[in-house]
Amino acid sequence: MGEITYTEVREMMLDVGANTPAYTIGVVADMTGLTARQIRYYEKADLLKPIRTKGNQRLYSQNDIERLVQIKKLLNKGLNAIGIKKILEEQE
DNA sequence: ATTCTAACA
DNA sequence: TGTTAGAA
Repeated sequence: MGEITYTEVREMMLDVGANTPAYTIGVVADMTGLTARQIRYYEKADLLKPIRTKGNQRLYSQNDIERLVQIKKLLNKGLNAIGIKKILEEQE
């Protein structure tokens, strides 16, 4: 009882959780199949809010990646940024 | 080499 | 959405 997993300990010690900012836009583009242009556009549409480094570069977490994949799916179903925003808000 | 913003023959 | 120029 009260057991915590090795993964949880590692996440606490190394700060590598699903919400940890870790990927640059180039990596995210490869992972999601979206273009950097689109990824930046969805941020402006308030669908995503990646943190910025001191050099102003965007850093995305694993959760952000999943969110973007969701967005891509909804886009293929014909929804626009506004409709997607509503759906994403409901899932929070 | 990458990413950022702003802008459009 | 793509692409590009100029800066970081």
